[in-house]
Amino acid sequence: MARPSQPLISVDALVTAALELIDESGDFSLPRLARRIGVSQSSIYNHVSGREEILELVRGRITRSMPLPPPAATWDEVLRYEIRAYRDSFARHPRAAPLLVMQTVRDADVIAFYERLSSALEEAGFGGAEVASALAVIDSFAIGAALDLAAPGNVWAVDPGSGTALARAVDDASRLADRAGTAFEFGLEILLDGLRNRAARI
Amino acid sequence: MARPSQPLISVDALVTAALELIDESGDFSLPRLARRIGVSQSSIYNHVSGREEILELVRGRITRSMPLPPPAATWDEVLRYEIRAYRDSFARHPRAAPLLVMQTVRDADVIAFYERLSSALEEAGFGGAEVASALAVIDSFAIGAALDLAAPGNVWAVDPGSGTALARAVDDASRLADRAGTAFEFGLEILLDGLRNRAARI
DNA sequence: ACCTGAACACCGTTCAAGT
DNA sequence: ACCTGAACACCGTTCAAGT
Repeated sequence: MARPSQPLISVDALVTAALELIDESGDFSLPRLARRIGVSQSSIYNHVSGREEILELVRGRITRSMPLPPPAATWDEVLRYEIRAYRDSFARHPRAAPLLVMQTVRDADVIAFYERLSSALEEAGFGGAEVASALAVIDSFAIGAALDLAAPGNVWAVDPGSGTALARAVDDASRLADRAGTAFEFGLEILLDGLRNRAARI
Repeated sequence: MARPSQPLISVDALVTAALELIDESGDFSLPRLARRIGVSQSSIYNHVSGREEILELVRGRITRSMPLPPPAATWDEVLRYEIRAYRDSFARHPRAAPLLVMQTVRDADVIAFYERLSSALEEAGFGGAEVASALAVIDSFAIGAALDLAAPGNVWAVDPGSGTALARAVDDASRLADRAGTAFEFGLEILLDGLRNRAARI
């Protein structure tokens, strides 16, 4: 074929196809991506530096259009709002979360999200290193909540009728309509409560 | 060669070699594993069902010999002790953490760890579904802390001198002797504080 | 029972050749 | 500038053939 007068690939189409593959199968590969767009594998490299950049663009797509907190919100309301919005974004594409863990965040919108968290934490009175610590905790929680959504049906290979505390917990939780959502809201309030307590002691 | 009178491979040696490869390079593959033991790639399947089982055995090896909390400890002391022991185990092999996320926990010792957490949470007065929620939060935090140890030098691609709250936090944290450890202890106390507050309201 | 080598169906990335 | 096909150096798993 050689060069067409109109490009066959756009970065946007690439990201859309990658996200579709991730939603369907939990992963994507360049051969399958190329097949879906109807193009040769190697031509992808004319638009993107490789797999890692595609993943980073997927991160951007997922978190795009996160709503901003209302301007009058207090620092803890800002945190609740932002963390929930972040988690909601990943709830729409849970299987993307595991792929994005351990990759440096480059997407400007996601950086802006962490910047808003940092500002709220400074407003709470936390000093620089504490802001970083709090950020790490929030990040763990947010990533964990996203991973939780993509988790295998049973996180633990535990015997249902074994009468242990873990079996009881797993069993009771399985009867909830939205197990992961319930756990997220429970954890969010605990986290905010702990942060408020700590801020009050500064 | 065919079958030797003494087996060339033991599961223990397999796990040791896999963990060495992970510590050195952040990952392992069956070809490299076989090369390290001096054996053919396919013979590994005589001892183990595949890559996933090896990873689960690595999880067991890492968390083996986690110390038990003192018998007289209160429920929150138990949680602090256990979560710290879990995190310390992964601190010795940080690069293993990303590989174990999203894989069902089958190792009996790790199941026992979560059982001890569940018991402590029941003792605190939490009901079944709440125990599961608290467990999910603790799990997120513990996994996040382990991932944090393996994280790339910069989690966020942020401009150092940009004067933003995020840049300040990253900068201040980079001056700490043990950034990840500081964040872990900060988060652990916040988490326990939040759980205590919640338990008191039951 | 336990090893080997060959085979299979995958990966991500590079590069010369085309227009 | 943008596409193609071939090539390279990897993966995990299976299986017939050996002793």
